[in-house]
Amino acid sequence: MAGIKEISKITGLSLATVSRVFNDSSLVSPKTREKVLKAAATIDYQPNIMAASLRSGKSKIIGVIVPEVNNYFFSGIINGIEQIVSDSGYNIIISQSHESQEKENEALNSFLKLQVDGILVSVSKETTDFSQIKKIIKSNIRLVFFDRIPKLTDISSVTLDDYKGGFMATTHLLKEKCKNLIHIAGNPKVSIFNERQKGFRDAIKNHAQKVSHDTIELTSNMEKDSETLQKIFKANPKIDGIFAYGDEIGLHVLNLLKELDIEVPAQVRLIGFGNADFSGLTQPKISTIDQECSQMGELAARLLLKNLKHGSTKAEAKVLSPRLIVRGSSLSNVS
Amino acid sequence: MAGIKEISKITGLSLATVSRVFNDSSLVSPKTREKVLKAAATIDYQPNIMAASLRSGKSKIIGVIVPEVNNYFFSGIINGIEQIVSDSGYNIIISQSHESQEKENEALNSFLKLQVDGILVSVSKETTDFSQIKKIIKSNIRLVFFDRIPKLTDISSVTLDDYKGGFMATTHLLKEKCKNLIHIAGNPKVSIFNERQKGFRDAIKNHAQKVSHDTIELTSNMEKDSETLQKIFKANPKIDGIFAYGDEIGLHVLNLLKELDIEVPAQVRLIGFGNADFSGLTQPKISTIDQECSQMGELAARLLLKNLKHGSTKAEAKVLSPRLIVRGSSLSNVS
DNA sequence: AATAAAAATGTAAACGTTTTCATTTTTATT
DNA sequence: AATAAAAATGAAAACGTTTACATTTTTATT
Repeated sequence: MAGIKEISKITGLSLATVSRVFNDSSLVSPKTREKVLKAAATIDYQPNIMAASLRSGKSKIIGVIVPEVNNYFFSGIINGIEQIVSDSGYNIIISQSHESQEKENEALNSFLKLQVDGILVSVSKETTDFSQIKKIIKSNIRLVFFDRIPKLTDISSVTLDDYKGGFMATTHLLKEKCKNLIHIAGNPKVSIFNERQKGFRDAIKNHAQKVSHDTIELTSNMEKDSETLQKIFKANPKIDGIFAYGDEIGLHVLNLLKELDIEVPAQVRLIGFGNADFSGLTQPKISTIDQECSQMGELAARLLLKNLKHGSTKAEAKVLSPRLIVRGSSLSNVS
Repeated sequence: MAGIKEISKITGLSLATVSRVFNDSSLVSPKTREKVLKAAATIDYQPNIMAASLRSGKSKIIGVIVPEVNNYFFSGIINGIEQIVSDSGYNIIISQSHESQEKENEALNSFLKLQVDGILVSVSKETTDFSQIKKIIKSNIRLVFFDRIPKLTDISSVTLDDYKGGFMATTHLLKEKCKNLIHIAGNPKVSIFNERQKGFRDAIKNHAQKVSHDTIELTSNMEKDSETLQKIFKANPKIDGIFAYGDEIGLHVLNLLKELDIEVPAQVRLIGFGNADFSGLTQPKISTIDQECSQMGELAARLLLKNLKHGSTKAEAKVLSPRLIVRGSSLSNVS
């Protein structure tokens, strides 16, 4: 009852003009505009997006898919997206994939049913089948990827230069006089983790002096990992530098080293990746690579909005630079 | 073009029967049902929620408002909600209030425009004006509050017994032979924090022996807080137990105490509140009160779905019990 | 086999907007 | 003042479903 019809009745204007007040605007005289807005206020009018969307084919909804919402990085991205999108009249709806291909596809399906205009997605670690995504690309729904992108051509994306991040982290350890490095690697099937690992290797190759290095994977099972680390340190007691592919695993390692009575940073320098919220709260604080998550979200949102506005499908790939954050865990000459 | 009409054409059935296949079901024969589903599959049919919602008045969308998504507690709640809602055919859309009344109202407005069927909300710390919320309650949109609830009568809610939690935490410290307690309190205008404080006081009152106690507020400004703590410890060097109203501030205190060379738990026992993800990763690990966030989300979602299904507006308030988690930071006889 | 009851299907209007095209009103030009 | 051009408004169809009501088909009962 509190629709455009009601306003039309009150003001004596046609549905068309009333509707125009809430849209085009340019075609309606200031006087009538005011009249309509006043009437709208009195009946507390809320436009029905469903109806508008049905008719116009534009839902003004943007879907966002992240692996996990409870994560410093992704929630930072979401905040960035919100910031840009909020004053453009779009609504955003957030879904989590929980790193599952199935849930990711479910979310995409939901988005289709909801007739979203655009989608922002960071693909799950598990995703290997991109058929669903390809289908969407072919449709007239705009799609922009961020951080974790699929191996497809002609896609719009905003990513971090993970290779550079890995390179920077490793170079920092080398500067701190580490001679025996290990890298705790993430699943190499996930491109960002693979890039970090490449950065690690190349930084060592690039280094003037010879340094030993190794790459291992931990499981996040405390007991097993503790054993693994112990073995490695026994096999090579000289290890003095660790680059962990993420801050979570970095904290994990920090705790394991404490259990093994190995001092950080005195004996071993440690650096993580991601600048998670807790990384500045540990003892010692964990050095890390910042990903400028908010900026990534903003860029992705801007890219999508641009595509939405111009109706273009032009693929555009932006790459952000990481930033080294030096804290206690990686300093050789710490007080 | 890939709508119900298309299916109707392919199968030769009427729009009504086709529509019924995707809804009522009971009124359609197995044969035709199969025929329709097969046709739907061939054209990759996705029902248009907008159209359905417009006609039926049910959007099958549930709006969720939390203060912050990057928070162990609230993201746990969201997961709980997702779990329950996912297989009921509802879509959920998440908004953050960022602890701002304005953003909260914006989110509520968005929800109205989107014609959500129901809303789950944990009100922001700043919210004092409930007029918007009252308006929604009067509408036919179902509303269920969780954790942070407004001071209104006849509302459905799921909360934690924060009083009990405060009581438990304090009693635990007393059992660990603390004689001089302080409580680091949250803003008492927020009822949950106030309840925790009441629990603190009553636990001390209830205790057989006399114990000194005090309540202070920190600012999260490291330098200022460090000064405040130092002053307090100077004024009363006997302080041996601290109950922090949250784990974040608890970790903050833990770090400050380390700076002041006050050993935890040897000299001071510390307990937090919330069972944040990092609370089990610090050194020492922080004892805390668990809030069963996933369960809270599940209950809130169930309550909402029940109201949605039965069309009832019956207010129902559920109160969950907290759970004490004892870790290193609060044990007097730790090895 | 005739009839009643139940089950399945069909018809057509409705949901609240947007938008094309047509019409009216205003403004500018001569 | 007459006309053309521009600006503002209006009429009505359309978007893709759902659903009340009507109709047809099937099943059960006698």
